[in-house]
Amino acid sequence: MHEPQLTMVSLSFKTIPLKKTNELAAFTLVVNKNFRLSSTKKVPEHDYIMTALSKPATMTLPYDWNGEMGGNNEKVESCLGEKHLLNIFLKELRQIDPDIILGHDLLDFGLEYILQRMKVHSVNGWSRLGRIKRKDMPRMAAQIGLARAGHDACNGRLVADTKTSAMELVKMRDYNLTSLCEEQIPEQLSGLKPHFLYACKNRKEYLPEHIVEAFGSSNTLRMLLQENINDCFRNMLISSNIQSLPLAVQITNICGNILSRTLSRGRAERNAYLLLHAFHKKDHLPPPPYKKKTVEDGDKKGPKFAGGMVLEPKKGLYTNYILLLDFNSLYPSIIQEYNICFTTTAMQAPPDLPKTMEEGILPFEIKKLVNRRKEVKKLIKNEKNADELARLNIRQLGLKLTANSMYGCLGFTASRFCAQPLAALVTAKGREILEATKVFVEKMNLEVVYGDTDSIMINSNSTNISEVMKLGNLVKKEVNKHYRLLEIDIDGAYKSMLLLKKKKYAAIDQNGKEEFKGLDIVRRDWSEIARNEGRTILKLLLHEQDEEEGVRKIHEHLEMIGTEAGKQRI
DNA sequence: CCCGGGAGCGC
DNA sequence: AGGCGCTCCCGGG
Repeated sequence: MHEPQLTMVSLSFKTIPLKKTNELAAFTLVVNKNFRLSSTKKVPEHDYIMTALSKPATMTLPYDWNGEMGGNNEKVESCLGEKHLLNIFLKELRQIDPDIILGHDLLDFGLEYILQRMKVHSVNGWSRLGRIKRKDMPRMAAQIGLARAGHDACNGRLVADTKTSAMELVKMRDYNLTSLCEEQIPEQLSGLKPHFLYACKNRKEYLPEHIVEAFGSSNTLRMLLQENINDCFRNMLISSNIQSLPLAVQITNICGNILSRTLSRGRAERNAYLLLHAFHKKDHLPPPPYKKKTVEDGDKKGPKFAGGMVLEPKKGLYTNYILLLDFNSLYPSIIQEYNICFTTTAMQAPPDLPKTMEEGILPFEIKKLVNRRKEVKKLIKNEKNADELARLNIRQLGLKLTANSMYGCLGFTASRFCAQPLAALVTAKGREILEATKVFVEKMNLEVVYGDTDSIMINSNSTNISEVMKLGNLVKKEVNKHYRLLEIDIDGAYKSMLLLKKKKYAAIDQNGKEEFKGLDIVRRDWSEIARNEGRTILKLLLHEQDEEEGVRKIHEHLEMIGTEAGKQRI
């Protein structure tokens, strides 16, 4: 299908404290008129940059400010005040007429903030933010972060928010722009100058007082504006690195929902669209919305049904190989294996397996997603072209994410297709399967040391990796005999492992890769030194095959730390 | 001392 | 604006 060329603008702005609020002080628009949503290109392109600056109410511009950025950057448009700046912003937007607005934290903050400032100044043309001429501003919530008026005002344009997208697609501690730059901008990218990439990756946070200070001289003001320009490029780099736009296109294509919603709203709505299409296609009425049994059921917080099973860990240090097996896509597979669906299963507690032989709509849809993914994976195997490969990978990911999110939405109270009895049935079968697998493996005279929801860890009592893999394949073959399409697979083998508690362990796998799960050292509520030292000690223990020697080395290291701390070197 | 509840993880 | 399970830690009684 021919894909249209779109106009994208990357937006970044700076504000200055003013009484109890902030006023808009400067903005930059980086414009790309040849943007394609599905493009997997990593190097951002742009046609031109536009920056505008206002004289804040409480400050003066530097006496020698000449509106020049120096170098080959464009001239800065200087405005008399915030209202003037806002009008220039709207004028530019009108000329550019972007299809896509890209930025960081636009959805929960940025757009709402700009709209708020326009309201303060009664800016007439505010509806130019979007593509519909409107008289009344959408009503804003008292609190920014809860409202959607800013986004609403941008009707007709896609809003791509690097914060929102990153929160969905990558696991990070913080999603502020500085952290995103650090973690989501690559070290190197052919086609980009290393020093520019380095500058983008290493963002300096401008606190409000720094912005105020920057207005003190032309040089510092230029630096501030340059950073604002760089923020635009940073968001372009982050966006193309996490591939949020091509993925959103794929997900929208898979679910048949609305693209702007894929970029802004939760997963439940996407799944609802997919299911509504499916029910319609089969000429079947969608199920009535799920009703809670009692009022208290709806109000009480906490779990509404039982989840996965966690096996009691056999705690200790293991220096033989621990075999790691897990079921592929356990919950989507259970839905298919047992034909669990709105159309086949009674909405009751305790839930009961369906008796009908007719395939339900939900398992049918999941099967389609899984099969389509298999097809794409086949294509990936034979594909040589890098661009096409990237495109197929995004497609494969979209299919996987959609299949895997079905269970979660069954349990979600606010979903149109909420069906907690079905979710409860899925997890019940999951617990049953894990328990049965444990019992079965133990009957093979093997020791199960741990397992969580869909995984099982087996003590191989061996230090020979090929023996271990052979054993793994045997277990896999035997377990899989019990199921029609449910499948367990070898996930790896831990060369050594320290198993402390449920969901807390450290290990080194057959390739030397370290895994730390749930321990204090992975938690952000512990100090950096505690995390680092904990890590060092675990590494000493896990890499040293002889336990006594490991313990001796740890004592030695702790002595050293104590001494250094005493000397106040740490 | 026992609780209930939140963080912040794991899956 | 997917789910629950499990430490931990804290404060109230």
